[in-house]
Amino acid sequence: MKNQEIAEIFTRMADILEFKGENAFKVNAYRKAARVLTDLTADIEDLYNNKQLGEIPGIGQALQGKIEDYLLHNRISQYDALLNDIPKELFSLLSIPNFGPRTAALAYQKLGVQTLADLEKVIQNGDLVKLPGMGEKKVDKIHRGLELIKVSQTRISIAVAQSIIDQVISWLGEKAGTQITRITAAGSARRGKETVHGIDILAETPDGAAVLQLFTQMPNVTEITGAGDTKASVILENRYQVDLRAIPAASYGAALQYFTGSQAHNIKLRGIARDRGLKINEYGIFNEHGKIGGEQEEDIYRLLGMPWIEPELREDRGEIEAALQNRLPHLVTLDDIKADLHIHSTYSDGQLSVAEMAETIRSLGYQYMAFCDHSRSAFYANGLDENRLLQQLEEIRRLNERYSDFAILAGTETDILPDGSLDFPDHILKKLDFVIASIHSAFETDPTGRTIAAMKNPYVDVIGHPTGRLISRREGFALDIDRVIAVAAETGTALEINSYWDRLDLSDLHVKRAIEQGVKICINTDSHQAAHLTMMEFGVATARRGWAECKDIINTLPLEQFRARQKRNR
DNA sequence: GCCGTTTTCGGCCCGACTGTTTTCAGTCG
Repeated sequence: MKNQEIAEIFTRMADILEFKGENAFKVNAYRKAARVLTDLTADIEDLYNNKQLGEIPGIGQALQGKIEDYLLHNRISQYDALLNDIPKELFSLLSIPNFGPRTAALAYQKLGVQTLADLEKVIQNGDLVKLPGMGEKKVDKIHRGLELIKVSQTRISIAVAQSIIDQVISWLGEKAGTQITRITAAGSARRGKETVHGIDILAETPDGAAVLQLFTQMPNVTEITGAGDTKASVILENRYQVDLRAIPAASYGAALQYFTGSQAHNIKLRGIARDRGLKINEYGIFNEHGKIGGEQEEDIYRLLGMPWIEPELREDRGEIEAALQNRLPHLVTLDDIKADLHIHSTYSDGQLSVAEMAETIRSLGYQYMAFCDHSRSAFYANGLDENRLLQQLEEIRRLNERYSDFAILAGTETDILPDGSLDFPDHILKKLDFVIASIHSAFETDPTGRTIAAMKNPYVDVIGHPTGRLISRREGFALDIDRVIAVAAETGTALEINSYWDRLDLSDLHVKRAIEQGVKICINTDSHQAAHLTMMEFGVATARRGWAECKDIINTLPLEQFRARQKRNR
C-alpha cells in the first residue's frame, strides 16, 4: 500500500506551499487529500488500476496526475521541484510550537535560517528579535518551543492522557465543588485516539473566571501559557499541556461538539450547515434570526438533520454520510465484552497466579476468560514447554470446579516460529480451549507468510498483536495486512486488538478494513498484572474507531455461543 | 487545488489568544 507514502508527500507539499505563501485554500486541498489517503481503506494502487482515483473525495484532476506519477515513477516531479529554495530542515522547523510558516519564511529570507541550529543562533545573537513583527515575547516563546521539541514528543499516549484527565477532573471537582456542573475531556482523547495531541477539558460553569483561575493554581502546574476569559492553558510538571475551557450551560453542547472535533469532521459539518443557511460555532447553532440550539451536543446534529454521532467515529471517514442516511453502526461498548481472552500468569511472565488472576477477572464482571501464557520459544518470558502447559491445563480444570458463574479457558499464546510452524504440535493444541498465535521474533523473516501459515492451522483461533508495532518505540514488521485479512476471511481466524496502550494492534484503520471483509476481531488486554486489565477500554475504543459492532467481536459472545463457534471452526 | 440541484467561477469553517501594532497578522485547534 502506497497510500501513506503519497499522503506524506502531499502533507510536505502543503507545508512547502504554505511556507512559500501560496493560497491557503490550495494548501488546504493538499492537506485534505493527504488525510483522505491516510484514512482510505482501499489500496490506492488498486483504485488507480481500476480507474477509480476520481471517485476519491478531495482528489481532483491535478492530484490524480501526481498520484499516477508516484505509482509509475516512484516520485512526484512537482514535489521535487518544490524542494528547491526552501530551508534544509523546513519540516523540523515547522514542528516548533509558535513557529509557523510565515515566521519560518521571514527568518529564512531575512536571516538565512535553514536549520534548527541556525534558529538557535539567531535567537541567541539577537537577530531574530529585530525582524518586523517580532518582539521579545514572541522570540522567547519560539525559544521555548525549540527547547520543547528537543526533549519531548508532542503526542501523548491515550493511557497517559486518560490518567492526567482523571487527575485534573478529580482535583477540580474537589476544589470547585458546585461551581462546575458538567466536566469532560474533549478533543482526541474523547474520540479515543491511540495518541493525543494536547489535553482539552471542558467545564460547564456559571463562573468561568473563578474556575479558570483555580485551574491555573493546580499544584503540578509549572507554567501558565495562556489565560483568557474562556480558556486557560498550563504546562504540568510532566511537561504535558492541558487546556481548560469554561463554558456557560447554554452553549455547553455546542462547545463539546466543537472541541471534540475532529477538525475534518467539523469542517464537513460546517459546510452542511452553510448549505442549509445555518451557522455553527462553539456557542451554538444559528439561523438568520439567531440561536436555535447548543445546550446539548445532540442539538447540533439534530438541526443538521442527522442523529448524534459517537465521538470515536468523528474523523470524516464516512460517518456524516452514514448519519444523514441513518445507517450509523451500533458500536460495540465496554459492557458488551464478556471475556478477556489473553491473560498471562506466573506460569510464564505474569505477576499473579492462575487462581489470583482468575478471581480478579471474575470480580470485574466478565463471564469467562482464557489464560494464554507464552510458549517455550519465548524463553525470555519463561515460556511453557508441553509438560508445564499440560500442568497448567490441569490446574485450570480443577479451578473451574469452584465456579458456576464463570469459566476459565485453557489456552496458549504460541509463538509463530521463523519457518511458520507453531511451538506446539497439533495434538497438544487440540487439548486446549483457545489458541492465540503471535510473532515475537525474527520480525524480518516473512511475517506475512508465517502469519498466513498459522491461520491455516485449524486450532489457531486468533492472531495476537498482528502487526507487532509498539506505538512509542517501533513500526510494525512489514506485514501485508490486506493479504492477512483476506486469508483470515477464508479461515475464520480472528485478529486481535491487543489493548495494551503501547500496542493497540490492530489499529483502528486495520479494524475497519478487517470487518469490511467480514473478519472477526477479538479484543484482549494481554494483561501481565491486575492493573493491566483496565486497558480493555482502549481496545474497545480502537474497535469503535474502526466502526466495529457487537457482531464483529468474538468475545462479546456468551460462553455457550463462543464454544459453539470454536467447535464449528475446528 | 477542489467542487457544483442557485455556480465551470468564485467560493472554500470559525474563533480565541497573543503580541505586535495603533488595526492586524500569525498561530493554534
